[in-house]
Amino acid sequence: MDGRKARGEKKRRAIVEATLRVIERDGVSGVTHRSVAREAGVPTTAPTYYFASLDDLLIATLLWVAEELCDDMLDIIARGTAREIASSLARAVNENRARTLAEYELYLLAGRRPELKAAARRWLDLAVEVVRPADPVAFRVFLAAIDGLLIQGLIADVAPDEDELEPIVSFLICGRDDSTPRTSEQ
Amino acid sequence: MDGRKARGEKKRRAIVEATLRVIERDGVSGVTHRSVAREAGVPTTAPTYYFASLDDLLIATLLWVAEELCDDMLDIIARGTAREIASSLARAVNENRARTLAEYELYLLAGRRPELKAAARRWLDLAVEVVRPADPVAFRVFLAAIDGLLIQGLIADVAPDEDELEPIVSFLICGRDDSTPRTSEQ
DNA sequence: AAACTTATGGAACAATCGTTCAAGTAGTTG
DNA sequence: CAACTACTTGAACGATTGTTCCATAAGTTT
Repeated sequence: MDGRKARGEKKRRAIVEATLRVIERDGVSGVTHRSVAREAGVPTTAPTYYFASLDDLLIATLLWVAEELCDDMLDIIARGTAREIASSLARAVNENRARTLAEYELYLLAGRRPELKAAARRWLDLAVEVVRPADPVAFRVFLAAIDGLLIQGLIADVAPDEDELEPIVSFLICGRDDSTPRTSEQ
Repeated sequence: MDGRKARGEKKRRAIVEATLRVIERDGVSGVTHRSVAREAGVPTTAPTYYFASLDDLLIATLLWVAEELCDDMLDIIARGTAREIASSLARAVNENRARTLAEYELYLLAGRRPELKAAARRWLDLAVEVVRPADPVAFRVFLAAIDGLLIQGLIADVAPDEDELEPIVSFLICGRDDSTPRTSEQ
């Protein structure tokens, strides 16, 4: 094994992580070779060495973020109680506000690059696969509402907290008569 | 009245409309004084004359889009049947895809400028005011789901059509037991 | 018509951009 | 140690950027 390549891969990932921090702070429009290099503490030409173009760097960042998003979302959606889901959503629009904003900016990036769509909506596909919803329509509403609550939480005057979101999530999970199970098993 | 100012206002609006077209075509990142001027058919310095900065131009565009969005959304939400709402959503992610994408990019802009939040979520506030929902939680889910369906429709492999969205909208309006009225009047 | 205000638009500035290049270091393999 | 490969890095290029400046045209008021 080549120790040089190992360090190279580490640096490559460091550059991607720095890119995400730049997006969190200044938005996608703030991403330049130089701003990323400065954030990562590497010379200006390092991003160009590891990525063919600025576009490739953004794409790599989106793919990485999408992967992390899947991990976070899935065990929450599949196994969480209403309160846990509400708490997680509240954190996304408060403590992790910058991160959530960055995720949606990258999300929209996929709207203009067909080849990125699959990565951007992977957590949606995975959610369906994991939960195996008894009522596909209700579950689709559930997933859509999560995106809507998050994006609306980002432009709220004061972002909603756990207590405000809990009844909404409850409604989504149980429906208004509590009669329909969310998954087909159990 | 000053005919010069009248023509000035007209030109100002033409520049804003050109900006929106640029965003639809190339995204917010494609907006520069020169690209907007070219699109509007005015000299390079015209946008600078009418707007203090590029930022101000984007803000003016967001405010204008937000206003139009209110008109479109409201009579659909307040008075439309499930099929009509589904049809409208389908149009937003198909024929009007570019426009919808532009709207969400501007939407996220508001996420980074507190002073723009009110404009970006104005249609949400208006919707609540117009519909006067009997069940506020259910209505909030309804509004969140609209945003979620649209944004997810933008990154779908093939955007959903009216027939695909109709049962989902139906579910949102009526609930799964059709027993809860959407508005308190009637 | 003179004085004044507003709109117009080309030229040009410094700054920043993405990217290329070439010279150099360091680690690996023969 | 020699040959090779991978990484490092500063300098620099041309292009584009936001914005300023200024001379001029057009419209309004006196």
